[in-house]
Amino acid sequence: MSPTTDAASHEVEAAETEAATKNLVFVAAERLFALHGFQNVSVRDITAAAGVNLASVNYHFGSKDALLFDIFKRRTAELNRERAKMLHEANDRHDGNPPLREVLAALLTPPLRWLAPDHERRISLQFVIRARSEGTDEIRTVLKTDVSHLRRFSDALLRARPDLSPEDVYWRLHFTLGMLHNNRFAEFDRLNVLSEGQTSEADVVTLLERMLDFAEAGFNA
Amino acid sequence: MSPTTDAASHEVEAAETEAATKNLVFVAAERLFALHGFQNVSVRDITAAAGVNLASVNYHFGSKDALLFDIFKRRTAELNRERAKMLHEANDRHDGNPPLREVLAALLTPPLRWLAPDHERRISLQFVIRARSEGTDEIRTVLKTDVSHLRRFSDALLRARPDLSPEDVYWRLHFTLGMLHNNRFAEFDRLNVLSEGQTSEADVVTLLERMLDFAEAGFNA
DNA sequence: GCCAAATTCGAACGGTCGTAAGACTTCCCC
DNA sequence: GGGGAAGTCTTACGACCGTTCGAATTTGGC
Repeated sequence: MSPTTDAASHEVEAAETEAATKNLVFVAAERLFALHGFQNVSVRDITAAAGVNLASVNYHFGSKDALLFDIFKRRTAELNRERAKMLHEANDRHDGNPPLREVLAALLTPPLRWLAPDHERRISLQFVIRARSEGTDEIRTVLKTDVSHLRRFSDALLRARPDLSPEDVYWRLHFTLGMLHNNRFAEFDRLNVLSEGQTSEADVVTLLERMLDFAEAGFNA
Repeated sequence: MSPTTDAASHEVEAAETEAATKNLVFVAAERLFALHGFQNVSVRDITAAAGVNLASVNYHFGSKDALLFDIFKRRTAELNRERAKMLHEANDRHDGNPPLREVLAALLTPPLRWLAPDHERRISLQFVIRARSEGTDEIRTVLKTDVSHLRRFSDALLRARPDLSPEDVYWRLHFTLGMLHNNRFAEFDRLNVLSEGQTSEADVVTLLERMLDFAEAGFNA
């Protein structure tokens, strides 16, 4: 019945499409969670927006909570992968001791890239930021427990500025992430206002450089 | 029936206690909202914790939403009053042109003071931070509309650093507030961990100075 | 073209929610 | 001390929630 059923008849596409319904639910839920928050979006909202049956969420994901956690895990992994890649490249360029600004760039560039108006991950970044603070206890536990990703950055920052104490690095890294995570919807709107209605890629690049200037100076204080 | 009924028989206390039940609801709701979020706390949770009747919320505040907005308005006004007072004093000390660090201190010191472990407004700060991002549409509208308070600070910052463009000041102020608003519960916990279980007043002072160092350097970039 | 597995569907269950209505009690002023 | 306002209480309404179940349908291998 679905308009894409005929195209999905190729069995080789299974790895990508992998249950069209499951993907429709995933995408619709991510969007609605990002726009309105986890508690303000019902399973009925999600399935209605996705154009699928009400029971699909529980059939494919187990529960509403598990769906949220699934989206969060995937998007966080994607984001951290891009960050690790940039950090790795910076390490390669500088014999394992990249300068401060390049470490910070590896941390901030991927999420800022996602923020670009035509980027397909724009809504995903808003979802991740929102899920970080409004998510379930399970998400909060993961955020507190799994700090291995952040440790790579704090190590690199400590190598770039060996005169700083680990406590200094920890807090300044925390401040830098605060600058980033505060970019909620109201701020996206302000980005739009500043650009007179249309946020361009250039604006995002400018914002990234503003953040890098501020954070780099903060670390060098 | 209430244990405080006999003491409340003095009519002169009315200005302070002003309907004991209303106050019990206010305090209990603020605490529960701060700890668990607006959507995760029901009217029944609030009235049970306050030891009052279920209908008290709607009788004294009109609705659950109005209760949240009431708490938010009062606490925000208190916070902004303390900030304005510090900024005013800094103006007096420096003939209307206080140095950058004193302006930033007027912005950050009040909330950091509230963060002290034995401060009676500790839970209020957590409430305000949470309500800012998880609150109702009405709260978000007020945050976007009523920027008069922030404008006083951006003006003072612009006077302290006249070489910066208004856009620079706007974004760097935004970054500074991000550093502050990111102090959610997970970070309070980390504060405790760093202090081996007991956050002292000194830790809060140290944190304030860390933030001031970072933000001041960021503005001077 | 058939059978079993996978998926989708309609419907409903048990629960919790915010809010309101009405009876009842307490308080205060004349 | 009587009466009216203010506050408290019980109760329940109507709506929405996440989840489940069994039937209907589709899919994929032989």
